[in-house]
Amino acid sequence: MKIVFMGTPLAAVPTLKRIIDDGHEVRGVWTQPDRPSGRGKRMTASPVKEFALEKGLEIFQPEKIRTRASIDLFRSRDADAAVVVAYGRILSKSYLNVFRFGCINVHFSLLPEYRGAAPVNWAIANGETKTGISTMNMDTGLDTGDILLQKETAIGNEENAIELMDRLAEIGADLLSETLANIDEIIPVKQDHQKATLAPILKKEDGEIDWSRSAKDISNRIRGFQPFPRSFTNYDGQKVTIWKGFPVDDKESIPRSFVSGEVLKANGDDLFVGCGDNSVLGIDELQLEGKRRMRTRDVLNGVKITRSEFFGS
RNA sequence: CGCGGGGUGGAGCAGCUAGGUAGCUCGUUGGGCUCAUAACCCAAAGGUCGCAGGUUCAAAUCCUGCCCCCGCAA
Repeated sequence: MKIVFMGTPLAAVPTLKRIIDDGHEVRGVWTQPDRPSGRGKRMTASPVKEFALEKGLEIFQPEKIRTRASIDLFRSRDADAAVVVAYGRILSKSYLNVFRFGCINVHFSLLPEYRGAAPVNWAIANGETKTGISTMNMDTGLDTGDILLQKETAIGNEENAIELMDRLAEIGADLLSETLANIDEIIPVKQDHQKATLAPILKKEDGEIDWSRSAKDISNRIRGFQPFPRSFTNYDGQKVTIWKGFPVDDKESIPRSFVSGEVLKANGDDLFVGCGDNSVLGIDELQLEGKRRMRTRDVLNGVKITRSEFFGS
């Protein structure tokens, strides 16, 4: 088939690669314009662009997508279908029916659950034990199109969003491959809109740890909010990112009553913080401002975090 | 030239402002204590103080250039 590919982040790359490997003809790659990014604000190309360059594909990075010129450009590629994986732009109606098979989206959840920009993060943050990939025919709504194929996968107990994203990217590539191969036979199924849930894009503020939540909840968010916005809190006037934590079951060495955010133990490998619901979060890995990420023991060797100090607030 | 923090034995840090014997908390190795221990006690090994140059009788510490890591902002 002749395919126009639209995608931006690393998670979209495996699908593009698979399209090429399957022998489809890529009639152009749409990706977000280069942006000044990182320390020093250098112009940075998206992962999809880097990959497309390697493969010598034609790249298009329109700043505005709803213009006549952009739409004409899209139309001129004369493809059979557009494959969209985390492109980062809403495609207006005028894009959807240009090609014979329309726009096929690879979405990182089992629709209609977790519609939106951050399905992987929210699935983990909410403590889900499974998620998956859906391919669908895009319509004008937000991830509301008719479903083509779906594939489920279990979420590991300690799996974080970065790891899950990697896995889903591969599963998504497979599922898209299967979808294209059987596009003529697949019967699109309408979503049950009653069961829809939303996974809105994450903002910096979402990462601020609310210590009145339960330890289980907080540890899920720690796993889910990676690589962005991460889970962070305040300690002694500086920002501390928590990379890995767990609900503490054995509370023997811990005071019977405590306040949310209170440091209950800071010794050896143990850094325990009081949370809501009388639960306790154990921190395995954290990162202080200006420092690299490290294990609790290493932090405690150099920084004197002591019992009854506070995290947050 | 976006703003800022940092590179010191294997790990995490102090020391740098007012240059002059390399310190702390761990880890490692050996010994001791103990029914036993990841606990406790004693001892030992281990450092080109990011790299290069400069100032000085003397530089981890002052000056210059470079490399690397991290936070903010995007």
